Amino acid sequence: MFIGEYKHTLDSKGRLAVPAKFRALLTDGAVVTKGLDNCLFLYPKNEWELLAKKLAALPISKANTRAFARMMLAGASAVDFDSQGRIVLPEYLREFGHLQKTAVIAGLYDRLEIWDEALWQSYKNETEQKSGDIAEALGELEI
Amino acid sequence: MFIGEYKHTLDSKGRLAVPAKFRALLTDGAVVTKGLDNCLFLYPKNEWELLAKKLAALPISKANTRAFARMMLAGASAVDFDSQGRIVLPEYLREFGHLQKTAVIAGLYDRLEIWDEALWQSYKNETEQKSGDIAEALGELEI
DNA sequence: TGAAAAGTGGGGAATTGTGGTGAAAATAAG
DNA sequence: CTTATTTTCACCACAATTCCCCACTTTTCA
Repeated sequence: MFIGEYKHTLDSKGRLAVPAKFRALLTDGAVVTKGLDNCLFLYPKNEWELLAKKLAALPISKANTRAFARMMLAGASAVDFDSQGRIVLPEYLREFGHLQKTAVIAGLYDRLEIWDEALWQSYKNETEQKSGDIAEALGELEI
Repeated sequence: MFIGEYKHTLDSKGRLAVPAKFRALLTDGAVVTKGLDNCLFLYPKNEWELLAKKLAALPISKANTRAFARMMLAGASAVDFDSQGRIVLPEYLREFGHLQKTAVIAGLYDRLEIWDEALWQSYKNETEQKSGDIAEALGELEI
């Protein structure tokens, strides 16, 4: 499972090294998608397949499920590793994530998240401030 | 399966390069037709066969399913690839899609969608606005 | 402290995307 | 029916991008 937080640089070609610890879990391929809060999600391919099937099965007749499927599927990208363990993030995903030079790669159990470092910092500050409130909200989840 | 977003140019003869990643899935032929929201749908031939059967089976009694089936069936056109991996979009489909110089080709699992770039942008802006509800939508899918 | 592994950068070959030209086919005109 | 004109298609050539490999630096771990 994916755990931990790593700081890596995005080079001029849009390449990003995936932390070596994670690579073993991604040998069957990986898919990057638009995530929440302006970060990117990276799933192992088989995990992604499950999600994609659900998306593809949504009724094409309804405007908002159609829109949703478009954002998630067209917003995704299958990524390959080069011999150095790097992936290439397509231009439209770098834009979506506001990614500059430095990125943070965070392990979230079944997926990785890719953040621009600045956004990650401010997000952390914000939420650590509020963590008291958040804890209460978690009460609803019976945790 | 088709995923991702690609920006390609439509030349003066109505030719459009299909992203190389997708060509392997279309070696048995492809069919383009009128899609929803002013884009074109491109299906692998076998997928198209399935869809066409379903369309033909729609209740002929209902005015709007009839109209929908007519649009997709009558609007369809088989396309071939030239040696550079391009297809020719017939004039009536280019017109239907309001296609100008630049087109976006989006992968939606079992089909490709072909959009005029400007329309794609405004569609995305529109829906990404709303998809702050994206999280809730995820909930509905139990993801 | 030394060796191995991980991360970063860059150069060059191969692939992909784009534009164009000329032959063949289809259509229209004489 | 022949000829002229337009359209379509196959092929060629260039430009841009991507990918693959090599080299260097930094970090990790014994």
